[in-house]
Amino acid sequence: MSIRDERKQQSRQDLLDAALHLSTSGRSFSSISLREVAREVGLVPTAFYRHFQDMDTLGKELVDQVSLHLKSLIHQLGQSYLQHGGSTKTRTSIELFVQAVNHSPQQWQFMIAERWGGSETVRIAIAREIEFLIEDLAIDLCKLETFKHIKEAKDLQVLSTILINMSFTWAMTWINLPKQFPIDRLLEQQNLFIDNAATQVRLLFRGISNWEPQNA
Amino acid sequence: MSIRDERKQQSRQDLLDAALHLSTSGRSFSSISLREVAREVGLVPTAFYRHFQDMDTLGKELVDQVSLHLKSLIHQLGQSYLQHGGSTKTRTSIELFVQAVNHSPQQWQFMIAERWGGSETVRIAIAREIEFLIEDLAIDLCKLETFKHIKEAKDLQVLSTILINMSFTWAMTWINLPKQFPIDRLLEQQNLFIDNAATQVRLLFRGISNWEPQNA
DNA sequence: TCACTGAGTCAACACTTGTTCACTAATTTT
DNA sequence: AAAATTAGTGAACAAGTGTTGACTCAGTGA
Repeated sequence: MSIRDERKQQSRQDLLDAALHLSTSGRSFSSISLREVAREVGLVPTAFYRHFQDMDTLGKELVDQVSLHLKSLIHQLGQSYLQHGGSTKTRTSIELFVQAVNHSPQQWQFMIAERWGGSETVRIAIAREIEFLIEDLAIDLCKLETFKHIKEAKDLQVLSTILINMSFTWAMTWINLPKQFPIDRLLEQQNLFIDNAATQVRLLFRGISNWEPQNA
Repeated sequence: MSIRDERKQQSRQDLLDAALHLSTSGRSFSSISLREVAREVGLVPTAFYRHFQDMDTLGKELVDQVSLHLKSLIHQLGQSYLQHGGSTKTRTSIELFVQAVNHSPQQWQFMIAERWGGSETVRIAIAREIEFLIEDLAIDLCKLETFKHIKEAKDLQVLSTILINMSFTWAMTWINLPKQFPIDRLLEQQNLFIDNAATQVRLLFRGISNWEPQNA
């Protein structure tokens, strides 16, 4: 790649990063302006147009990047679960999950907040990506011993849907804990939350193991 | 109440309604302006200040009203379930739920979208109200036969949390169906969704009935 | 009846926004 | 070495924003 293309790619990525950063600092994507994003990376507003047609186009691209990141993260999570032969304690799994959230909080926050956010383009793009995420997870779940007795692919799809949706709520709740409690009560509250989430998973998996296929 | 106070109350409510309407027409609360809200009800921008200090104050008030509405709606839902002696089919329950969502889609949409939205004031207010919602539902659940064997109040709280969070996702998915599918495929997709949600509930309740209290 | 309160109006302000156009100057291509 | 390409600049635009202050005049209370 030529020097010029390299620099262009850099600026382009800077713009995407700035947009992600701005829309996860207590504001929403639809309320940040083209000029703000350009200013954040030290560019003049007009330079923005050399990279994206408008903010919606930038948003669509951002969704793609974030989705790719989260997809690999979730897959990785499933692998490390599989690696321990599915004998992993429920609490440990949740701890692994919040660790993954801690690793890239902005990506989670963007995906979840903008799922029902103010930009239609972004909403549609996210809906699409979440469907893929659910499909991917369903495929991963297939390989687990725990779910071998489930024959209908549809039932696995349902389970995958629940897990994705619940994990989104968990991620957001987790990310908001530091903003909700003072530092001296944070650790206590974080432990409380992990217990809570673990109970939710246990409840769900107890339903799975007593599952009989087909319902009228 | 005097004629003057009555008219003031009317304008005030009009502003709240306009804000709710605008922030559920494909945009978000944080991206609508004070002037837009005033314009929508046929008032000059400066008149806004006779009723609210700023948009955040309006937002906080809106959360209060919407929460009150949803609270009674959810309670009503629980009552009609209790009335049928808990023998109601799962699918019927979901149908009752989507009916409730259809009754006031904007209130659901506002609450759910702005939960992780761009206004911190609104976010905090909603978080508070959701906690109350969860508590209230937990109290209602206590009275149901199905959960009589659960001793720990904490476990009921967890179940209530799951139900509220899942129902929020259902509501939003349901509301978005008409925008996602053409009219001739809508009914089919709606039925598919209800089946899906019903399966989720069955899965959850199968977990409940096989629940043993206390976990290390 | 009459002074007074206060919801709504009007004009003006300083500022931010998206988008245009002609430009510079460094890199590529010929 | 000359010509062509193209990120990034700078000035200017029409339009929208929140907020101010002084105003009107219908409804209120003495």
